[in-house]
Amino acid sequence: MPELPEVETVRDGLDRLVVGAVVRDVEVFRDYSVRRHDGGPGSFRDQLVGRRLSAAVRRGKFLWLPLGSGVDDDAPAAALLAHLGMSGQLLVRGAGVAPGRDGAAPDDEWRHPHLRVRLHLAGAPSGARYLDFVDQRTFGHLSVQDLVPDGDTTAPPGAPAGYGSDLPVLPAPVAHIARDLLDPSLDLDALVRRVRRRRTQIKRALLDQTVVSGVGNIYADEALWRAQVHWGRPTDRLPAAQVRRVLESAAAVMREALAQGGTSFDDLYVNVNGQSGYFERSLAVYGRENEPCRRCGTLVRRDAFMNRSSFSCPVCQPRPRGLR
DNA sequence: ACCGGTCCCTGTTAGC
DNA sequence: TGCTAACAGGGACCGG
Repeated sequence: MPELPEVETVRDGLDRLVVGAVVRDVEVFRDYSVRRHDGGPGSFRDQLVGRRLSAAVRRGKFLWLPLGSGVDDDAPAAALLAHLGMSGQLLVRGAGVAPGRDGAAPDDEWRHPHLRVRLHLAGAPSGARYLDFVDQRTFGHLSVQDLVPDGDTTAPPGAPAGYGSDLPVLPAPVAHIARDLLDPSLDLDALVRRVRRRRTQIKRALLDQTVVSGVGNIYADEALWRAQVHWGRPTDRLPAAQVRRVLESAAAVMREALAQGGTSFDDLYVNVNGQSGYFERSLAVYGRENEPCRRCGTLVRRDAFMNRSSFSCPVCQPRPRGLR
């Protein structure tokens, strides 16, 4: 499932392989994959054709490609916005990197069964010809969005709105998304205070993208295990040092995952080259119900939480009073 | 303004 | 074997 490290891996690949290319055509194979776009798929195509993909920027799990005119270098006023949801991939074809059926040798013409949108490119330095949006479970989506000023008041004035950009502007639907834990402009002290002002459980706060972005269910569980904090601890009664430890643990585990190219369980996630990440083998608790805790050997426990699963060590992460 | 619950979507797997 | 139900889960949205 793409969380921050996986999306950053994709952003980096797009930066190297497709930035500089001009969009020549757009094919939308499934309308539902173009969402929250004014005017629908037809307008989506019209707003992309002839535009230059001028950068690759990320905040949390959102990714966008600011659109240049294709003629001059005026500051972009719009961007192609992508969210990968839980199974989205952006695959570059034509640069000899994206694999064919069943992971076979690179095949520039192959259409993945879950291909939802294809951008036809020209002029990419890498030789990329297509940018394919592939998404099995269709929680991911693409749109073209206006770029608006960043409303974040805790960052220095003029700070870049996302990783990979120099500009303090971002797509309108991302304006309410908080900075992520690997953002150099993040104010960690302000974030610790913000979390402690909430009246909720620590894991809910970690997963709330308007508080801090980029953390999903997997890295939330890993961070809480590292910090030895139970997911159900109330934020307003958690000491600042513990909140800080949770956040620093999340940043550390995501940095390590990024260094390994992201996490993959079942090839739903692949990077822009179509290769899986290798971080799964490093997970301490996520998906390890009834397996020994890597710290103390106690069997890892799974709880239903927010309509999903939470994995924790019953000994290293003692539950708060009043929670079953 | 904040908070928690529900729904969107599809392929795989577990269970009867 | 064939069907159904559960499951994976980020974020928009809505009601309190």
